[in-house]
Amino acid sequence: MARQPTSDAIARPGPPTAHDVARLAGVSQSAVSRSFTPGASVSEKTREKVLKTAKELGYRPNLIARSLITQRSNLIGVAIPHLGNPFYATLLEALSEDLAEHGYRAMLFPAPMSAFVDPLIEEMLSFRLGGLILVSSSLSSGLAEECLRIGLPVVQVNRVSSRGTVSTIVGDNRGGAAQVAEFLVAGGHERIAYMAGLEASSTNHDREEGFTECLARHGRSLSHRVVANYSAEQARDHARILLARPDRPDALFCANDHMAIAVLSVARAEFGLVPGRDISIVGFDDTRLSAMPEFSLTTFRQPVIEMARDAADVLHRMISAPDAEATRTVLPGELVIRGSARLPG
Amino acid sequence: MARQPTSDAIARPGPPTAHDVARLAGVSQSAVSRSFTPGASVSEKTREKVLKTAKELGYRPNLIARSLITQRSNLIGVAIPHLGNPFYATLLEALSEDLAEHGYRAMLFPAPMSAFVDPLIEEMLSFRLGGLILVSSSLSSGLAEECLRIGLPVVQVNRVSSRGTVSTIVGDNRGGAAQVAEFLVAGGHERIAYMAGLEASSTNHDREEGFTECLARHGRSLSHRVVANYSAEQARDHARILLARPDRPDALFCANDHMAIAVLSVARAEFGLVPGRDISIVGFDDTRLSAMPEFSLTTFRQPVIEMARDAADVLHRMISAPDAEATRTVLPGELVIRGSARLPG
DNA sequence: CTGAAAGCGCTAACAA
DNA sequence: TTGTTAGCGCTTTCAG
Repeated sequence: MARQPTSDAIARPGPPTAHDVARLAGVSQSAVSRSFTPGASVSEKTREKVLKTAKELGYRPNLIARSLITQRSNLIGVAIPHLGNPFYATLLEALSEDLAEHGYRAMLFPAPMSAFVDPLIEEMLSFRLGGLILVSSSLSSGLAEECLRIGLPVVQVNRVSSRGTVSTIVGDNRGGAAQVAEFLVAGGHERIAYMAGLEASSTNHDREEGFTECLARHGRSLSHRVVANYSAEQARDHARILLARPDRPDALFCANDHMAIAVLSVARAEFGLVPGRDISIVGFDDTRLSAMPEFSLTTFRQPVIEMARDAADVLHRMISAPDAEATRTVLPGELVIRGSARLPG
Repeated sequence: MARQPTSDAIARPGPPTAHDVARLAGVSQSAVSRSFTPGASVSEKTREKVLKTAKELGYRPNLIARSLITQRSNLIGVAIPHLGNPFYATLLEALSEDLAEHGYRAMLFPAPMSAFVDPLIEEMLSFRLGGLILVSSSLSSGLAEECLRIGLPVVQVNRVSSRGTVSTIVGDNRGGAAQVAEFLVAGGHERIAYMAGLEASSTNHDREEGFTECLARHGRSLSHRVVANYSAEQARDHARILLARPDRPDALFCANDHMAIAVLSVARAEFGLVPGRDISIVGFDDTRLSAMPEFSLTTFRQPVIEMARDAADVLHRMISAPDAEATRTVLPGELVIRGSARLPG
């Protein structure tokens, strides 16, 4: 591997630096830097010469060094829960593509869905990231303030926090859940149950509240309520118990599709129930699976793709305009009626 | 940008630096650095003092600056295709967790499954990443050599390349496919078809070869062959055509579960076929979906979790021992017999 | 064990 | 338009 220590271009290990290019091109090192900076002041001749020798040497600007001086990287930390839930898988994919379009890169932080992700963020901060996207998780108010203080833009997706210092993008959890309730009541169901997600989450809170409040407006209330923490496993377990009861619900609204599909599967395979006839099951999200004929899940669609795009856009805006206000976006969704729940009328 | 040359602890923007801590703790900046370096030579007293004031100030070492000098980051670039395929979603999740265990972080690069990912990698290289994990994609030989030259460890998962300069982790594609062929022949099928994935991929190549060679040993050959490029959509389209044929196959081996499930769904929903009775469908991977009663897909299991762990381990080893040889790992799998294919005998 | 000093590769004033 | 000069925040010799 040892290179010949020739006259000028001596062999150091590692990739070539701007200095190497400068020497070989007979210009100053700053000329090299400028040649790689979009709006910089360089003559076309110089830039060409530089770019040419850069290519010869295989030179690429060191982004680490760049962000050390510019005090910000184009790295965006993305905290996202369990990718086994297709909603998150889709969101992450869209997110990383949208970020890439703005010139950012996603740094992945697998995060539990639970309330706070402070320890994670602590680590993120050491990277001097350009921004943070928190999917279904929140910062403690302390950390949120620290982010604000050091000027680190944060956007939360699919979760709202009480503090107003971070931007949020959410679906219409409350309204969507109300539409589901409306639909279920109109369908003439007798015993309407709710399967909760993570109780500490704002999504669950809003969906449950929207659901039960609408029920209440019809003079109805929940026949059963179980908590499955957005986990498919727990959803299955609860389904086995719930469906075995003599007074089992004839309608079950699950706080997300991931659980709804697990429940639906158990209902059919283990209890011989026909969804949409013997029992109505409704989810929330409208993931890829839900549309398959095997599940044909009635659900409230969240516009994942738009949520991702909005998140990337908002973050980009915050990064570009450092003292912009935090924004709150609520994206509308729609009730998608399929076969898993009895129709009204 | 000009800062106020105030007395001592002036208010600068941005996070505190090692200097700030040093001044406040009454030690040198190097002492601060050492206090944060695991095996460094500092007295317990100094370290304590430093750590204490560091906490007060909310100081965290700047990893960007660190990796500028150490010439390597703990960032691992992960190129991975479509997360809509649960196999990849699971792999990515496991991967990022395993990497985290070694102290690395995953930088996400959404990559097409197609043969080469050179342009992507080009960009990765500017980040001076610590290593690269390529899932289902390859480097051109030119780039592979450049990585080798600059000492960047690369491991490919679920794909092998002709060049021996990068480490690879794959499942037993050939052997697995042969087992499927064996199983299908024993099941007494008349017209056995193959749905190919991406033709340029080594996985497809190996699976197809293993499958047809085993068939040949039994004096059999493919009745049909279609190419769906590992895409669920294309799989559906092909299924519609294939199943409408008068000489439609009575057995179809799909190069992965993602396609197999799409086919199965079409067969049942649109052609009224009962998988396992009217037609046998077999996949490859054994994703989470395949085990659901709705699909009950017979398939060859690839040990995703182990693949991820191995990839992280191998990469870690390569990073720690810079001149280690590239390794090739073939992980065994197993035929998982469920209901979607007729049983022998 | 500790501090001073020299950079890592780059950008950003500042002069020329 | 250019080159020169300082650093960005840190690690790492090198003296002491």
